Amino acid sequence: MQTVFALADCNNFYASCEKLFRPDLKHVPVVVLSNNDGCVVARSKEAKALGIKMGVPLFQIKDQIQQHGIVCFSSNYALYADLSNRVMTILEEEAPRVEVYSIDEAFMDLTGVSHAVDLLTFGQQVKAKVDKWTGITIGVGIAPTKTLAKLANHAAKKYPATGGVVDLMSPDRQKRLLALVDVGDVWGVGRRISTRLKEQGIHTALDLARANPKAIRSEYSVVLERTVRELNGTSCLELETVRPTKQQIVCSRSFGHKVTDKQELREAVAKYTTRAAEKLRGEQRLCRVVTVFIRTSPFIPGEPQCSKALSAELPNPTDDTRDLLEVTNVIFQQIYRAGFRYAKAGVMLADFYEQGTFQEDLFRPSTNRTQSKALMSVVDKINHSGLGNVFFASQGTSPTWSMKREHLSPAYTTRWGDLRGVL
DNA sequence: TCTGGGGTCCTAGGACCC
DNA sequence: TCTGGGGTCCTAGGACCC
Repeated sequence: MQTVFALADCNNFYASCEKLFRPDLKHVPVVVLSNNDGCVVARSKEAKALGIKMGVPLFQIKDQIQQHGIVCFSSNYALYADLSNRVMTILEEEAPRVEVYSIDEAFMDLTGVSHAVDLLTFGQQVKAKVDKWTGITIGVGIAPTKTLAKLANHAAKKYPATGGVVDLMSPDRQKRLLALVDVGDVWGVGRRISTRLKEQGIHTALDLARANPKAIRSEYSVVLERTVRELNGTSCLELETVRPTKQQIVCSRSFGHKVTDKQELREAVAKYTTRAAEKLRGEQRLCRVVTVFIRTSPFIPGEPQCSKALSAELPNPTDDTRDLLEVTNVIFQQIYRAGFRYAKAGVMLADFYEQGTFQEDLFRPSTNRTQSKALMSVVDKINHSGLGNVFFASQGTSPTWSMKREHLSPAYTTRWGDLRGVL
């Protein structure tokens, strides 16, 4: 049977989330900023129309913000995650198999659906339901491969006449669309590869579809070869409904201001270690390899640069925050150099194990702390409850290095948000 | 003054083994 | 002085994604 994929993708997701709770901003240009209010990561359609580019640093558009009354929001991931869950739940009700691909998009398996209902109608129904129940607008692209579904979705957004839903099952329509799409807009073709392809005379998605897959494989990679096949309607990428367990956990942040004090930097590393350990327990894994990195900002001309990273292997895998804090502190002491203005630090965890599946080091008997599991689980529970915050002394109590979030919206959908709404 | 964070996959090359 | 071939594992780096 011919496979059928749909890609549902929320329009201007973060900006739409913010607007949902601010009807007064309905027709106002809105942008959402990255952590530290550094650059623009989402734009409402009014902001796009003003020519605000994705990824542009905030300070470069200060004048435009003033002039056009653009409203800025710091990113509020708790809010976006909550609304995302609501959208995904609806998609899961509509299709037998769904792959949540990112916070704002999901692939759906529609194989077999066309026997019951016309695919275009189906897409329109899903779109209407999400709109009605969440207030979020989605675009839907339907095609025989994931790469073509992406392209169909792209068209659904670009051409308003489609009503936000495009059925790209017919090879004829595929060809017509591919001819209109820049090769750089194809899923899996980034800036580097797009430049190389164009030098070779491959400018549109159709040009790429007509390239020789074998030649593409030898000149580029097996990944791009799959893209070529997918553009021709041969499905190479499966729907992945079960989220693969993580291979790596990274916690890193740029600081709100440059950090020169050793103690401050150490506290930041401790904080990221704690966050990483929480994520690790959320994955129900133990980890053995820990990396710490610290670095200055490469963006400041003439700034003395320092970028250090170091990994360490634990004798036995662990998920205990205290074990990890001990290691990251030792690493930090080794890589720290005085006399620099640090801009960013991070902690990475790798080499994961399931409980009970690893070989303990014979000569270094388990250092497992008593009651480790119970303690960590209580800490996580308190911190997730929204009722309070328990933390480790090494994190410090008054972080001066923490994120800049000057335009944060209230937590509309979580418990304190509800309360704040009442007050 | 001010430039995000968190991931994945693939490949090449070196170390090491038999 | 001559000096193979094949395999695995690991790591670093490059490219991509949202």
